[in-house]
Amino acid sequence: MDKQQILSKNQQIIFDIIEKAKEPIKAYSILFNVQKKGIKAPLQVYRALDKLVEIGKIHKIESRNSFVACKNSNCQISKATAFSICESCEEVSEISDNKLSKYLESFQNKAGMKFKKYNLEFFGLCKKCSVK
Amino acid sequence: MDKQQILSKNQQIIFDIIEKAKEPIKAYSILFNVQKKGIKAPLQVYRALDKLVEIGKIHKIESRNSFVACKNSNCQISKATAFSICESCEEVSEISDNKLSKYLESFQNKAGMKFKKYNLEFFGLCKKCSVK
DNA sequence: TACATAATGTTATAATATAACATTAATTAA
DNA sequence: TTAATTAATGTTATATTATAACATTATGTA
Repeated sequence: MDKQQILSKNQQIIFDIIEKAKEPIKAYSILFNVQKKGIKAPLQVYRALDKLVEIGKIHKIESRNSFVACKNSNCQISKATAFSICESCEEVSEISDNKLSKYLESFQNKAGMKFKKYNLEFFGLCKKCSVK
Repeated sequence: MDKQQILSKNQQIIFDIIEKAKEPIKAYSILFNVQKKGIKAPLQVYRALDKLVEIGKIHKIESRNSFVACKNSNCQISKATAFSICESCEEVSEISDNKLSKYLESFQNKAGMKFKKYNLEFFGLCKKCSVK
């Protein structure tokens, strides 16, 4: 059983938006969505985002500057993330492939660097878009 | 033998800066560096960067919004990039590991998406920083 | 309680990136 | 070798993404 993180007010509001979005969402789009709830400033959003990323509830899609909820049901693997990104429709999905993560977690490079974390982004065309 | 790309004036100027830098360099830092050479506007830099990324002469470190010259001597694998990033000193190096790239190139996810490209960023402490 | 740590609120501003339009250079096809 | 096409450049303005700095309030812990 993993430690259930209790979110603060702003963190919860912002997490809910991201989770409902079902697609990557950008910080300023989140800001727009939460203005009716009293969150007015970018920094309030970014602070919540930072925390949510830190505890693994959401991930940042670096190549898109956008955020998605973690789909690996409750697991805290914010340290090992992999995504597939459709370059046509921009659909993003989190990859959870045990072999892949094992392989990458154990990867050691020649410089002897010890890794704590990785992020992998695959690009291509999703099924729908590759038919078009 | 791979096709030798001839760079335009701006592309060459900007590529030279990045190659000399030996560490990731940001777009506006490049801009500052090339102002004496007549390149005055961000867009001039970004356009050259886009092209250089496209032809694989440089890569973008997405998590850092910075750019490095490709170290895989002349090869055009801008489609398959992997880096190790030290979270302390921010040293970045390009990983060229045949096994790793073969593994990732052949990776197929469950949704049957066909990948054309990937980018992998490992994070940790480099040798120097892990001693401190 | 009191001390420490985390979260919030707010204003201003920094850093990163692109839109839109005009012009010039290089390539290619007739 | 000209005309047509495509690639690159120049320029101004502006959009987008992200953080600094400082004051305050809430929460957790000794």
